[in-house]
Formats: sequence, C-alpha cells, structure tokens
Amino acid sequence: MVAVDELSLVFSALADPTRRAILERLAHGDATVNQLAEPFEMSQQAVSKHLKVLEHARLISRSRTAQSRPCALDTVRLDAAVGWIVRHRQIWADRHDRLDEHLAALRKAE
Amino acid sequence: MVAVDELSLVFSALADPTRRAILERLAHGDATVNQLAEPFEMSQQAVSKHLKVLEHARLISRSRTAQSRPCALDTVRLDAAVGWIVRHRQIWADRHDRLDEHLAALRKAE
DNA sequence: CATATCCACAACCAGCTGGTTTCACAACCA
DNA sequence: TGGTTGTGAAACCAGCTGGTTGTGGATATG
Repeated sequence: MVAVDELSLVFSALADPTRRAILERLAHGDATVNQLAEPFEMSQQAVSKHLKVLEHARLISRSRTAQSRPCALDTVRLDAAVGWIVRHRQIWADRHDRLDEHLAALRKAE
Repeated sequence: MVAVDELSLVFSALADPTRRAILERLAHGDATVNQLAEPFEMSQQAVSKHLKVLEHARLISRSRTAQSRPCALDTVRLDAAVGWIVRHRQIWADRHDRLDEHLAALRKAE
C-alpha cells in the first residue's frame, strides 16, 4: 500500500467480497463496527482492518460518537471508479447507447 | 486466486496501474504482447503475467495468429463492475440524477 | 539448415494481505 | 468504585502478488 494512486486503492478495496458486503450493508444506512461484524464469521478485529482499508480508500467516513465509531458510505470515489471504466469502455466501443441501455436496465431492476 | 468470484477478479485486476494502462492501450485497438510491453520499464514476462491476470478476469480475450498472441478488450465484465457500483451507489443515495449528471459530464468530455 | 522473433513456463524472492490471538484503553453502567 | 462494552493496536502466520532471471518452444526468415 506504499503511496498508491487513488484509483488503485479504490479498486483493490472493492476486490474483497467481505468489503463489498460491508459497503452493501452501509448502502442501507450507517452502522457501527459490531453491527457490521455481526453477519461475518470472523473476528471484530478482522472487520476493523477491512474498515481501515475502506477508510483509506475513502469509500467510507467515520465519526466518533462516545465509545462507538459509526461508518458511513462515501460515494465520491465510487464515482471516480465508474468514471474510469466508463471512459475507456466508451473509447473502445463507441457504443454509448449500449451502456445507456445497461444502466437503464439496472435502474428498472430496482 | 483460489476460486474467487468474478467481481473480485475484475476489481483486483483493475487495482494495478500497469494493468489499467494496458486496458487503456487496448481501448484504442488490439495489440501484441511486445507492443503492450514496450512503454513499460519491466520485462516482457512481467507484462505477460499481467495479461494472464486480465485474461483470467475476462477483461481481455486473445487470439492466436502465427507466433503472435494479439490481445483485445472485452467490456462485458467492465459492465458488470459498473453495474455493481451503480446499484449500491443508488440504493444509498437515491440520487440517480446526480450519477446521470456525472456520466453526462464524462460523455461531454470526450 | 541456422538464426532471429514472439511468447510463456518455472523457480525464486521480497513485500503485501487477510486472518488470528492477545492486550489496552476509553466510555458507559451499577 | 469496579465491571462491561466497543474498538483499535501489535505480533504473528500462511498464502498471494508482482517482479526478476533463465530457459525453451513455435514460427518466420535468410
């Protein structure tokens, strides 16, 4: 993790299923470390490490209320990641319409 | 790399700047291994390893003409990656319009 | 045939990753 | 006060990552 660029941090943070699950959980609302750790068969410390990675990638932000450290999703870097992919995907294919369709389909699936 | 899900493969493939540069290069057209290796200060074998990772994540496909193995970008998994991010980003923020603006801005920047 | 080109496999290495256990510490509760 | 709760830090470990060098095969080329 030695002085890596933002994009690499974001993508490598997203590369772990546990961390993606944490983000999915946070997409539905803020949570404490123990709340996040509960569904996983792993120690609280391990989850804490994952949160550190997510925080370092700036995918989450953390406040400090009393003895708990609630986590909140931060979408700015997610937008950056989407931006990189979309940019090069478009250069390659020049089929903007197909991506639009893809996104539209996703939106309908909600 | 032991039986990891597709999404993790894609994101971890994208987490390396060298591999992203390779994809950027391929966005502008197919290329051989040596063409891809040329701009990097690293051995042909190292680039070959990166190509293997990209191929395993199914971000590129490779043909076999004579003694050369040209590489081509494959956007299907890129769409899947964008899909995951967009899906959870939307659940969280419910600010679809803002993502639309973001993508529209990207499109105009072309 | 001999040689050069394009590429991948194998072995090796340092450093990172993702988990563990143990411990510490601050903040609430009785 | 003293115990419980929520969290992070440290030390440790196995396995993966990203690079190297060396080698060798398959395909042109002279």
